[in-house]
Amino acid sequence: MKSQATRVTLLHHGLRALSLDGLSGVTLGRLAEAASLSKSGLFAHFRSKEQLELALLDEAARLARAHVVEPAMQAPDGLPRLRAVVERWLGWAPRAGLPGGCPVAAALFELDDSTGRVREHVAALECEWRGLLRSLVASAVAQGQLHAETEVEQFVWELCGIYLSHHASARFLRDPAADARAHQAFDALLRRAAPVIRGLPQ
Amino acid sequence: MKSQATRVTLLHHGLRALSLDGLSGVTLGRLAEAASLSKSGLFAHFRSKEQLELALLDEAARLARAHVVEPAMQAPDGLPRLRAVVERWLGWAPRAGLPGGCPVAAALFELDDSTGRVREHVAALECEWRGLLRSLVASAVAQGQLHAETEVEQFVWELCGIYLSHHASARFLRDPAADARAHQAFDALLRRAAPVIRGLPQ
DNA sequence: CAGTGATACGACCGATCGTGCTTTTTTGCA
DNA sequence: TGCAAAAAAGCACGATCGGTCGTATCACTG
Repeated sequence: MKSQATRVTLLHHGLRALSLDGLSGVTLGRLAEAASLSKSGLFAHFRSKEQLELALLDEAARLARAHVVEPAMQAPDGLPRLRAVVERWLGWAPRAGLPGGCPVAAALFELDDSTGRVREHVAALECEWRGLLRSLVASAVAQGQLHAETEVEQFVWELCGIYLSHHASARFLRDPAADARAHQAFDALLRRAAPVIRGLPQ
Repeated sequence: MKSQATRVTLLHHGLRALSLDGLSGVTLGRLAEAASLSKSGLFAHFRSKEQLELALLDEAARLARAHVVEPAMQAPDGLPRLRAVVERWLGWAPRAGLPGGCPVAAALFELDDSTGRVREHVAALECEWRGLLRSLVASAVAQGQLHAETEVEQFVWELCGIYLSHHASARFLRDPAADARAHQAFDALLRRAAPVIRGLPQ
């Protein structure tokens, strides 16, 4: 099973390139060179550029699950778990060993007007991720840690905005305050959804 | 001044490509063909790919000013003007005749790990834009339409998150509720910064 | 009307793109 | 240890990339 090891190497270097340069930056020639392989040797593993891209996206998702979701799942269900996921979600890519940004976030803006399997795959990953966030928020609502009228979908939508703004300000603008801004925004979002105390409206 | 007309044509087609496929999607060959020009004829206008990209970014900024800022400036200074700008900012690209998304937003995620003049130019445009937003928010604060302790920078940061989330959900996910979500998020942001009534704290 | 500089052309450069083939090397097992 | 199968290399393809060349044509000015 030497093949498996090579595949791992390819995915590793491919993910680095994907993180740094986006999907259009992943090139068979460069990836082959980075992995010390010939282009045709690479082709033995992925029958096409498209299949390589799909595999890289899956690998990115796997990394995210391992570095964001799974460790956060040890927090108690409900609000603590939501907080834990958000905490690890923001800026997860560098912490997962990637030299660049979140490949999926970049793909959202790179493929917004494209068509084909790759776009659909990114869409599926994104929907799956938002579904996870929805379930976390819904749990916090169910446990009374967020108030019952919380609009879960809207909450998740705004949370994604915080993530994207954090990505832009941390990675592109290199604002050292990015983390603090994101936390402050998330806290405000939580406060809006805080359970009602003593029946105080709004 | 035939040259000027050709340049306008080039910028027009280039901006279409930029909006659809991002910076890496703008290609000298394709642009020349779209503008019914030879590659070398194109080179008479832009001495390099980089200069073309810079010119395209400037043109995008010009378009944004014309379609977003200038018309909104007719609204009264302060909160109404801020609202007018945000109203026209969200989804401005299609309304400005672009077939794709906002080129600057896409560039934020495409160039986050790059270097060079193009990246710096995008950064300058983005900083300029955020400066405009800051001044709008500050005006609303100065007029007492937002409360005095409003953290202007944080406000703008979260507003950018709303814009990015709107871009992702409207353009990539094609969620028809994107506009409504963005408006709801913006309203919540405004409510958080609403002037204090009757000395009610928080 | 002549002349000059801007504008655009077609051909072409080396490099690289994604993708096929065929051959060689390596691997894992009988 | 020998051998089939798998893995990688080698080579080549058509297309396209950004870019340069010399040349022709156009518009404007004197």
